[in-house]
Amino acid sequence: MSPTDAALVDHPLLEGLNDPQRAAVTHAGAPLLVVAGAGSGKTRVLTRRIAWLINERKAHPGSILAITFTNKAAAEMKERVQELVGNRARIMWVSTFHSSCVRILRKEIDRVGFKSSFSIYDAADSKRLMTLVLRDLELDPKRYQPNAVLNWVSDQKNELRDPEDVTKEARNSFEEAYAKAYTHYQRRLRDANALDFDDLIMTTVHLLQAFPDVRENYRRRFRHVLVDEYQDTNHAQYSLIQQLCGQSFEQEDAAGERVEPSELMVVGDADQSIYAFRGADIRNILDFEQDFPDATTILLEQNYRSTQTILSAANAVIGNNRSRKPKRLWTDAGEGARIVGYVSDDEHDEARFVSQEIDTLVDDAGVRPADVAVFYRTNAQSRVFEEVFIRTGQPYKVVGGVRFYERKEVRDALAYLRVLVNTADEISLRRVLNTPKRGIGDRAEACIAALAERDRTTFWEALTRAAEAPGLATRSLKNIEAFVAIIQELQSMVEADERPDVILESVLERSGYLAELEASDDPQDDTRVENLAELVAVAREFAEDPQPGPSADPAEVEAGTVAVGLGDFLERVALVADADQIPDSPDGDDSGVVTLMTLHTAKGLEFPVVFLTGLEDGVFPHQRSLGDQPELEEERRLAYVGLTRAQQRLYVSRALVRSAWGAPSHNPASRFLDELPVDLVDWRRTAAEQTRWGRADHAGGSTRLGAPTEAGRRNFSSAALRADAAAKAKPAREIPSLAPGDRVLHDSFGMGTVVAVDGVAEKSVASIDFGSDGVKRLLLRYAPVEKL
DNA sequence: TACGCAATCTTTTTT
DNA sequence: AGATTGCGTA
Repeated sequence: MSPTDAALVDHPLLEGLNDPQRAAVTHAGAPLLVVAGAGSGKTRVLTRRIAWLINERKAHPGSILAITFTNKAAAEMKERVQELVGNRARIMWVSTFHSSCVRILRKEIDRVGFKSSFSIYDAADSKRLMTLVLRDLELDPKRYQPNAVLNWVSDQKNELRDPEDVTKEARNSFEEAYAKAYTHYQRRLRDANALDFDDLIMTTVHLLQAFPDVRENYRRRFRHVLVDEYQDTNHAQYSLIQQLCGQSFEQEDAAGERVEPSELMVVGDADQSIYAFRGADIRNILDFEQDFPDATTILLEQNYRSTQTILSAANAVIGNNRSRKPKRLWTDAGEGARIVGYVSDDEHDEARFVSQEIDTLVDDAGVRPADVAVFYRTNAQSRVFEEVFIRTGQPYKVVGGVRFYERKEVRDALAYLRVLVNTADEISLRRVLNTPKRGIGDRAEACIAALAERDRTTFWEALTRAAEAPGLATRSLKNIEAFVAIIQELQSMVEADERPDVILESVLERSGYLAELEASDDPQDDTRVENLAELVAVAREFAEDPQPGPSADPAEVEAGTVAVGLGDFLERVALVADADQIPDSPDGDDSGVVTLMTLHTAKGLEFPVVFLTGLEDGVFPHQRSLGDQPELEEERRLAYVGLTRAQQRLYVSRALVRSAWGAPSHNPASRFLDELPVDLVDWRRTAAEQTRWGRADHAGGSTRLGAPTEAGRRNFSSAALRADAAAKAKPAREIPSLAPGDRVLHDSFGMGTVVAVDGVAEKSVASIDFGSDGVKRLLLRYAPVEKL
């Protein structure tokens, strides 16, 4: 089927597509890789292709599996396909990897010894569990920190290595300890009838591998598999796709019959791979043609999003990555405005600039606040922007960060609900046992844990038989019995299939949680009450408007009997992503809201106006990447993602001084700024024009670089500026090699002692204690320090 | 058992 | 700087 075929040119599903896009939509047969540059219309290609499969190739909608990165993207794709082919598209599976796996697991997981009501543990639950495990194993908490072990465990799971594999391969006592922790962690997850995020994928793959009949069932069902953001898949996800499609596997079904491989299309852009840190393997996309020998590749290089100026900037930056296939985006949209650059005194000044610029754009350029996004490298950087926006009354929305579902009170409430569905969930159970305070202390908890251990039962079982626990105080026993009674009473509501919102309200009421908050005079607790009210509202909306969830059973959707039980609600809540909360309908109520988010969250989005902030070496690229080429390249891809989000206007900014960990640090310009072609950037303010400040008012006291007052903005001479000048005057200035304990002399801070040194060569950063001036983090390349 | 203070760590990025 | 955790005391 040639894309230039005259009969096809007029086909409505191909209308407005360029040649490669058409080829991708109509391609049939061999596995297809679509290399889709930023803004090249890949979502359009995906939706049109699905519609094409259904309308033209008569594929049954139920035979289509499309994997996206977020639930929001999934919902949008589904909606768009529905617009094209009508309601029967409803029964397609369009969801994230995690949601798809949950959907499969809820049906099949009993085969591997879990109950279908399993809990899904998020990062915080996992951390708590791992802390318990490490304590049980009596591992030195200094050397074995829960997060470090968990990261390692996550890596193993992403590589599909189970505890046995890892134990066998352990080469030293360190790895043995990790393997042991992994083993125990998995055992306790199983005891709790719980899976963590990575388990969702790994367990599904193992299940498909171990049970051919299950595998064949899904393989026969999904005749078309489409994967978006393929560059961000990890090994486990890669295996899942292979299991589901039967591609590149010489496998036979249970009856010895060959099942035709499903049609596979993956869409991705290696330049936008930004998740290597969580196991994404860029080789999945680079080696696609080798993995699938008869694969076809289609390149989409025409960009429909940005101005040529923005694209040229992005191309220039990404061009500095060495391990990369050449690709150049182009557009016929015209040059557009120049990029605006700004060097600020500090992060407050930077935020003020952004805020003022938004005002100007809104007043003079017909821009709506909703057209504007502010990006930063780390979540913590959102704070200053929030402060300024609150002060100026600019409505904003922070996407991600301290998420709603991570608030303590919300987690407490959800923990109650999880216990009701799955009493084996020990982490949740112990969380709520004495929340609110009901006189069940550590002592009592330990007695119950011992009883559970002794009788090899669950913690919950032990609680119900607390009378048998040795050494338990009568008072504690009474309190425990009261707690058990409340839980059982609430459980009967679940059994009676009460609505999630009704159950939640009862939980808050009967547990005394709400009463405790309302009695408190801590003003923070008022917001907590509001957040809980919000959670009840979410539950109510869920119960009343049964939109099929990401893992709802399509058959039920079709029958109009979408499940809205408590378990379904919990699942929906467990799998929401940051990006799912991005304000949609910018034409509606949200039109006045500026969006703030990390660069990672920004992937896949676009905005007419983008502010890329914190462009400083050590911030972006992040400190931890500075000494490492592959990591630095990932940071550069992140920069590329950020730049290519902008449609019309792009701003880049940095701060000369930024406070981190309470101490101010001077950061040099991000190398990514140097990589922007000079003629594309209109510098509104440069380092040379900076306000000068110095040590004049610092005598004796501790230094606070807050927002300088107008008066205070004069007659200072910046240590940073002088350092910069010094670096320029003598670029080959020797970098002092320092070690913790060394005494140094700093031009303005005086004598200090080196506390720590990070990074190598010209990237090395020293933390130096200057006594009353505090501990400073200084980039040795610039800092005027002398070793004594 | 509960509360208050000090020590400690935090900051990559996320499903 | 801010939050969380651990310790000691009431």
